[in-house]
Amino acid sequence: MKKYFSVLRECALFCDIADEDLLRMLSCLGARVESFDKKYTIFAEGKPVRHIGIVLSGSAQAVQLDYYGNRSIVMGIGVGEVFGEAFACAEVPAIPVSIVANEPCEVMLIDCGHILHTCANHCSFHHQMIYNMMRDLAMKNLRFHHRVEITSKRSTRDKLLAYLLMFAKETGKDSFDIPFDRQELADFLEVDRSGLSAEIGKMKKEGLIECNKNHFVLL
Amino acid sequence: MKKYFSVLRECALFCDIADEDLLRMLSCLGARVESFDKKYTIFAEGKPVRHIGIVLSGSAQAVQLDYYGNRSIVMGIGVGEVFGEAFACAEVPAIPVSIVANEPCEVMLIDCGHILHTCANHCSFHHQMIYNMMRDLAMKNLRFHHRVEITSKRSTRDKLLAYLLMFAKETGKDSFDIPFDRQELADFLEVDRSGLSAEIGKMKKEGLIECNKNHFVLL
DNA sequence: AGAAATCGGTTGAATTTTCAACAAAAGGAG
DNA sequence: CTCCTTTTGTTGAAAATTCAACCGATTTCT
Repeated sequence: MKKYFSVLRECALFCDIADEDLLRMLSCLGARVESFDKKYTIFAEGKPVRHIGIVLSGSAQAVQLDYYGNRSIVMGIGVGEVFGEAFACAEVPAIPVSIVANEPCEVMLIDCGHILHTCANHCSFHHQMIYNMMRDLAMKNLRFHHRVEITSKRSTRDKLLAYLLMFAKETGKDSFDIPFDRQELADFLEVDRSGLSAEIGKMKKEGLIECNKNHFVLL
Repeated sequence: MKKYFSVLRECALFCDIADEDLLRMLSCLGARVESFDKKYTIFAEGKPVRHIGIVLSGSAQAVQLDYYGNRSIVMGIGVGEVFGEAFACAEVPAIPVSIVANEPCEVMLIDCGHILHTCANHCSFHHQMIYNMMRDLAMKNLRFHHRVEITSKRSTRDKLLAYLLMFAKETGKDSFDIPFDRQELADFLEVDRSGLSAEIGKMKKEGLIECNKNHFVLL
């Protein structure tokens, strides 16, 4: 487990928890690590989840498929980020999205009940973890607000610009790689891929942005 | 304060807290009640918030205004519901939405710090409240997932249907009043009002729904 | 290295949405 | 009750998105 400490230290769920406590905690929590191939569905839409996941390597996505097979990407999930916690904490009988491995990845799985409910050993870290979970959920909420800000824009261009500006603001740079390919970006922005490609082309010509594959520069 | 107990008992934040503790708690938390006129901005976009709000009567909305003045309604906030908690818990320097009174309303305001951090009196309820706050935030997360499911639809009709079906599923009825007028519904679904009116008209003619003002029936 | 699959850009046509403007209906104030 | 404001429905034109199809380029796999 120790090799994952560098990731876990950055994970919101383990904030303010000392290294020396971590190993004991993980054992008490029954944490286990699993590996998934690209495209593997880690949690399936419509099913309940009792576990939360922490991405240790690779990346995943929260994905929704509708009636007609249209995909929408609700959020990207990178190294150190948690997924499934909202569903596990709210104890929903059917989760509204699937969590899909975006590339080969390792995930730490923890039964959420073990986190939230004091165990027989009367471990002392539960309160801290509940507090951390609360902060994590508050941050997730913020991300949804940002997503609404982006997708509420009516035109493809405004959505893309809102997304890129948000990215620039978060990273503090105006040159960055986004974690999506074209189709994924379209499915995140809720627009048509070909229209998105066309719009990116126009914006390049107008000198608004530079773009090469998934590398963008704001001008 | 006692006259608000019937509301507070239903509030997710006070779940599993006994009536006899409530009064003492509210005093310790420094809870105060304020009244706001219709359209009053309770929390303003761009500012930080330290307080959470609980709607005691009336209703409010979380509203975002963009560049061009386009409004989008992020969520409706009814009696017994909490607002601002995500921003206060995440300690953001600038909140991304405004909270606006949708009609005359009474709101209980509580400094979030008083909830999350143990006070000098060593009150025992903080842990329970942090737990409740966590559950509340998890439920809010779910609502965002549902909102994404609705607004990710590409057409006005599909968005409206998704919204109505969601409403029917939550209330368990296929006949209900929605909490929005036409313009508000359009701003929630992220579509044009006139187009929405036209679409509702079509769907009535096709026998898909009945609709009278804000009362809808699914057929 | 070669074949297959994926990805990204382009195009034109069809469909929708948006926009602005107007009129009818409903609701409130005096 | 009447006037004024707000809300809702309608319309037509303009603009944008979607859709399907195609092709070249890149990547992946054997």
